[in-house]
Amino acid sequence: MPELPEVETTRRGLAPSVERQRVLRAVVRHRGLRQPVPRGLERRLTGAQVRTLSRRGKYLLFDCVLENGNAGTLLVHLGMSGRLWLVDASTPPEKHDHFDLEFDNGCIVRLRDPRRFGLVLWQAGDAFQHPLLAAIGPEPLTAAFDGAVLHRATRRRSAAIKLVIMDSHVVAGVGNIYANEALFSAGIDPRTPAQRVSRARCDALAAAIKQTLERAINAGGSTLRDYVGSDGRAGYFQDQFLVYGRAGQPCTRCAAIIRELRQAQRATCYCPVCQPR
DNA sequence: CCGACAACCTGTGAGC
DNA sequence: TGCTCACAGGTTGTCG
Repeated sequence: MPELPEVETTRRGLAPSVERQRVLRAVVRHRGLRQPVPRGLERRLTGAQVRTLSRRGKYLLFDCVLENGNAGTLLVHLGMSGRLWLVDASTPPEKHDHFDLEFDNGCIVRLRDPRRFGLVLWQAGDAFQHPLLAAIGPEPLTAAFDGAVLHRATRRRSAAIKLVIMDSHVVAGVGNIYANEALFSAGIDPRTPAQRVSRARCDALAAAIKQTLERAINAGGSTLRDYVGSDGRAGYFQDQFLVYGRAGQPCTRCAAIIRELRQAQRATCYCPVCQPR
């Protein structure tokens, strides 16, 4: 489900209800996520105060001060099918509701994740010490990512450019949908070997990644199947997809028929005219 | 170092 | 209606 814009939409929706609030209790109903939910997490979080809710790539970071005064971070990743949203105490948990964070203001943050590719982890002290965060590439919406950075990161990569921009070590948070959309906007064939993308085209691609992600965030993310934001509302960026899921339909720019192929077992959609080899 | 591929898991929709 | 198969927003680990 969630790529960076959906995670950011979730963060913005949750932040006002959790920042500076105290955790009454945490409930784990299923520890079997991509990695096991740490033993003792419930006890550790009881009485903790959330200072801020931030985001790194597709990770949500609940920056906490524990009851014993120690600082640490609750890391939540939504995987493919995860969703984090606000419920009240009268909402009974359903089959795939694996984790709750209950606050003293009556709000409950609930994680639902049918496929269980998500993560709920704890990192004491500095969150960025966590190996999953330490190795992650630059944030695409900051000055840490631009055409020069992308150009440098792609020089020794013979793999297709689409696969390389989806590599979280190169740039954080670009998933399948937005990789497809950004390559279309930049006019680059997704199969192009990354090292053959020129500096000028890396500039265009980095700009397209930023613009695509920003526009999706402004639209509240994309709603596919059942994704909804933290307030239960659907995003609407899916109505603005230019290539993703549009195979067989005419290109919005040139009316050529959008094509689909597979790269690393993922669907790639592109316009053969706007994204020439 | 790099790339290809399987693996983790459930739900859904298409086709028969 | 019901079965089987392919596929879905992500990431990691293994192997060559």
